[in-house]
Amino acid sequence: MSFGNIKVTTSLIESINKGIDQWLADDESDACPVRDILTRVGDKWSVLVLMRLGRQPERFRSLMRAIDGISQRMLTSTLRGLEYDGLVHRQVFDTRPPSVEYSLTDMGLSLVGHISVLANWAIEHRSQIEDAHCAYNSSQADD
Amino acid sequence: MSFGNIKVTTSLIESINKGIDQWLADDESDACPVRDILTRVGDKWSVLVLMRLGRQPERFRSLMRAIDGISQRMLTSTLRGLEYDGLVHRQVFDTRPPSVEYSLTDMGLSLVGHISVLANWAIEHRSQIEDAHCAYNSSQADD
DNA sequence: CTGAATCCCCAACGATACTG
DNA sequence: CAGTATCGTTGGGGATTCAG
Repeated sequence: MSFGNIKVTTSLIESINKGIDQWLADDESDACPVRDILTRVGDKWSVLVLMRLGRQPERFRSLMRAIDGISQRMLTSTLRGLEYDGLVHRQVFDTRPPSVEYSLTDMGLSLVGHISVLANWAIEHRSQIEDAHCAYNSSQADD
Repeated sequence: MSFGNIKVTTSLIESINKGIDQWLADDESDACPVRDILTRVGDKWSVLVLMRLGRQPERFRSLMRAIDGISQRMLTSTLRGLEYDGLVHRQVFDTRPPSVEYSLTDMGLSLVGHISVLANWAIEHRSQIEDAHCAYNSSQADD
């Protein structure tokens, strides 16, 4: 079985999974990189910000205008989180009025690439997913 | 720049991103496959269930024992969601007591492959992310 | 064993107002 | 412009109970 340039085999997954569970389920220590990243990928605003910054560096107010529906508060905390993980770089220019430019780090750019792959997967499987929705609904209607 | 078998270039991202924003930000219609999938990937229980089922088909009670900390309620709704999207297949055996076996569909297996790639990315960048955390913390300490 | 239904809480988010 | 601080709401998820 092959999807794009990613070959998927049961044995591959086996080897990949070997040990992943413990990282994912590691409730005790908060130092679980897999959980952290997956959570960030699942975060609506983080992904939107990363995608924006994947185009070009951008300033706070500009990001706010570009990303529809985000509040000042959420944009701030989202950017803080991304900066915290080293995905986004924050550059302050000491001007009046102050201006701050956000940009992707190399690691951020790398992650955006992987997110894009996932996004493409979703788009490619869109119709299949919709079919599944219909199938599910009609199977429920039988009850 | 290259990561594993995924080549990441700005132009690639440009072309990939072309139009993704509208899919992501599509608040009006709920039919946004990208958001749906990313949300699912960001969901703690969904990923754990998918990883488990990536090994072998498994029954409800067995999954519950295997996935530490999940409640009956969440396992049920998680499985429903995965089934709804066509990622998981639900097979009912008409026995006494009833038994239900869950397994990955081909699409589910495919998604698990991509999630594994992302998980590996997180593991590979673990130290780099931790470094970023330290750098962030010490930069905050200056204030 | 596999669920559905109910209650309940709290953390996350939005809105608003204020500051350098 | 780029934030911080505070408050109010809400819905996601845990615990529990009931059902087939």
